[in-house]
Amino acid sequence: MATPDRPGFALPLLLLAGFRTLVDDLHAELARHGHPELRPAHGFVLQAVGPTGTTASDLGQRLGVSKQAAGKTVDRLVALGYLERVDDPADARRKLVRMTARGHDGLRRSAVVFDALRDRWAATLGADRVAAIEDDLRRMVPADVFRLDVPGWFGG
Amino acid sequence: MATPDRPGFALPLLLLAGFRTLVDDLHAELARHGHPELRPAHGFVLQAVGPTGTTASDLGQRLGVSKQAAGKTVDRLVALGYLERVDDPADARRKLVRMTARGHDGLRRSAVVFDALRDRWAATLGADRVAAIEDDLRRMVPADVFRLDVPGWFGG
DNA sequence: CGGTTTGGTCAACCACGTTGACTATCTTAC
DNA sequence: GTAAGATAGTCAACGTGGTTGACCAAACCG
Repeated sequence: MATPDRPGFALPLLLLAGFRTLVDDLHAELARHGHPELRPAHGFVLQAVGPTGTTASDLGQRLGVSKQAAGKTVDRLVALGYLERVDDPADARRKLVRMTARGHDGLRRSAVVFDALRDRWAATLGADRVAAIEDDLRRMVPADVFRLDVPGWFGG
Repeated sequence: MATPDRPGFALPLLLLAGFRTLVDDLHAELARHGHPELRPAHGFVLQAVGPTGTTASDLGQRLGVSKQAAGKTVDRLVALGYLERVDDPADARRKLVRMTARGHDGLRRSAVVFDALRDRWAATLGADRVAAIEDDLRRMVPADVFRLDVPGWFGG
């Protein structure tokens, strides 16, 4: 039961604060290693693009936003040098979105930092507690909120 | 240790997904009970205004945003009928921001729904696991990310 | 009284999202 | 083989939630 000393609103607040803490730490670290312009949303996009590349429409579907929104975000990441657009020789309508070398570097560094941050949490809380949080959250979030099996999540 | 089957990036993703799940459920429920226009950010603002009211500048400090941003959000909530601005008789510069009856209703319902959602999590995961998640997150988030002791957090 | 701090607002801008409209291309069906 | 429909991308207008800088009026303080 939620009680006055365990009010229900604290749970979402703490989940958000935990997320923000990890992401803020990530970007502080990325800024120190050559990626000061990378914003939180960009990591998700780079992950969703993946090592093989994709299209703006597909990207929108993976991220759960419109193709226009995905296209605009790609524009920004192209301007920053993380992505590039190339014509699809098999379909003149499509423009493949691919990661540049810089994009790969950012993604690889993000993965390294996230692993290190998780290790830090495990050192403080215990590896079992961190794993328990992950398992519990996986049980409570519906599958469609975030697909973790998107191609590219494990690539770097 | 973060491993290939426990990659570090999953933790922030799951924390965010957990937050979004709770907040999406809250707003689906609020929409069904007379508050369809209430957006996720609005709950935070109403909480920060609190039962006694405050000013735009103070609101900005509590929420960690500029006074201009706080002022604009207050504008929207005034337009929606959740807040009202009244002159401070003791200081002609200040304009007190206060909750309307509708604002109080929205905040009260939010608290009820969040309590119910937390109960649902406790029913699935066990009350001890939910409490453990809260305690663990409290240990990992720096105090300045979110102040939970802001006046009004427990008011309805 | 004059200088500084504080509260609020206006304006311009940015990031990120939306919907609607439109073109170009590919696919399908007849 | 062509007409009809689906799909990829873009443009424009707009909403929301943030930022800085400038500015005025009121309050505070030496």
